[in-house]
Amino acid sequence: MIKKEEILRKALEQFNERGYSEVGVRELARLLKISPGNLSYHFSKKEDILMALLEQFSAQNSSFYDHYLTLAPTNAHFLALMEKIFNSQYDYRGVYIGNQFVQAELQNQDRFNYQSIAAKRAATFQNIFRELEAAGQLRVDEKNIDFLVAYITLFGRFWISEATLFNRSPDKHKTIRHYLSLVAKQLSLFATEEGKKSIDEFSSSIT
Amino acid sequence: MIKKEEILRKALEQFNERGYSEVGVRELARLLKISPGNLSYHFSKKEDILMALLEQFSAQNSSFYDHYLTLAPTNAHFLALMEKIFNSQYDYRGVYIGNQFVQAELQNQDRFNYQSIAAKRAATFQNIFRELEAAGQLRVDEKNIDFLVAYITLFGRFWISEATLFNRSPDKHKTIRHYLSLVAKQLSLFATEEGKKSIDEFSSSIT
DNA sequence: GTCTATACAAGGATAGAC
DNA sequence: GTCTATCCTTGTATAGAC
Repeated sequence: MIKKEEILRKALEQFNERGYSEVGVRELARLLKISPGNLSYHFSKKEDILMALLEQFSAQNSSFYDHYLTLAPTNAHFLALMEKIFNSQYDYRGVYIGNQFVQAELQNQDRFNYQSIAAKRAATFQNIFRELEAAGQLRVDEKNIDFLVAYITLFGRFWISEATLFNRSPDKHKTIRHYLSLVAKQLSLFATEEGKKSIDEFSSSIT
Repeated sequence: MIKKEEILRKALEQFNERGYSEVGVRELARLLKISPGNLSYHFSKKEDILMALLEQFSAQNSSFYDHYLTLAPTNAHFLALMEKIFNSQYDYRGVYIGNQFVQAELQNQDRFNYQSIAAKRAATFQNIFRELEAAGQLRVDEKNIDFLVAYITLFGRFWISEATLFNRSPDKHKTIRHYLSLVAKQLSLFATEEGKKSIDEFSSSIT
């Protein structure tokens, strides 16, 4: 008996390597050594596989945010959060990017409606930056917070798209380090002296 | 006799409204009141339509850069350049975003190889920022220039993707104004007093 | 050169036997 | 739970009319 887990693992591997739209269900079934009909039995639509993987990705990310909230609000912890998210985005890049292709259909399913997800994420980042301000890590007014939220929302959503336009499987650690350093630099533009020390502390830990 | 221009116009309209992958060649032919075979005669592959539209888009953008280089290097002129580019990206959003979907195939055709295009664009922005520094508009060292180039490259490539994830046809002027204001803010973080005046000058001209 | 009609291949989806 | 056979849609290619 084939487990859903096996299908998802192989599907993610293929999506990452060749892109969601390039992977056919017949081919996926062949790689799994099962019939196309059997694959259909477990996931009646190709999109269902995408959804299941997005579910995994989403759950993992939620746990990262939850964990962050238990820590003291420092720039270093914030960057560590971003590092975890970036790693996760890299691991799920095939579905994360492919997500865009099927947004039209996903709009219906509120679970993955981009508008509601983006709104929640923006609110989360707004709170995070407010806390960092209160903790003396950032020197920002509300306008600056909105700017940083807009920055991190777009940047955090599309860095992996840019990275994989060059190369579908770029060096994971090198690529993440590069984009993390850009986030760190952006943050440092609004950091207090204390906050800058925290950023340096994080930066030296990843090099 | 149907002109290639008519096909491209209708195709762009459809790609913008419904997305590249959602528009079928048969349907496009029906909308143009011609047979699918006739469409094949003018553009033997669907991708050829995409390429022709990207060609138009690319030519238009080049003219914007060329024009900018004839002007005095000021932040206001730079932002005016970005405004033109943003307008163009919006108008071609269907192919601009769809571009990502077919990158795998486009990698072969050097004309639209993302790596070479991105490298050229990065070099262009690097020169622009260096000139703005020399003209006393920006206060930046080479590291800051690299940071700004990385920022404008990613932001300028993906703002339209973010905007259309919410709504395939968001209000053009409102959306562009929003994203331009983010660019202006980012630029102001590195601007001299003189440079800030130039940014304000531009900002007041678009509100 | 311009167009229609048609055939073919590939991929997603489904019905029904076992 | 697994398979085979089949259907439908979509991109693509081509024969042949005008």
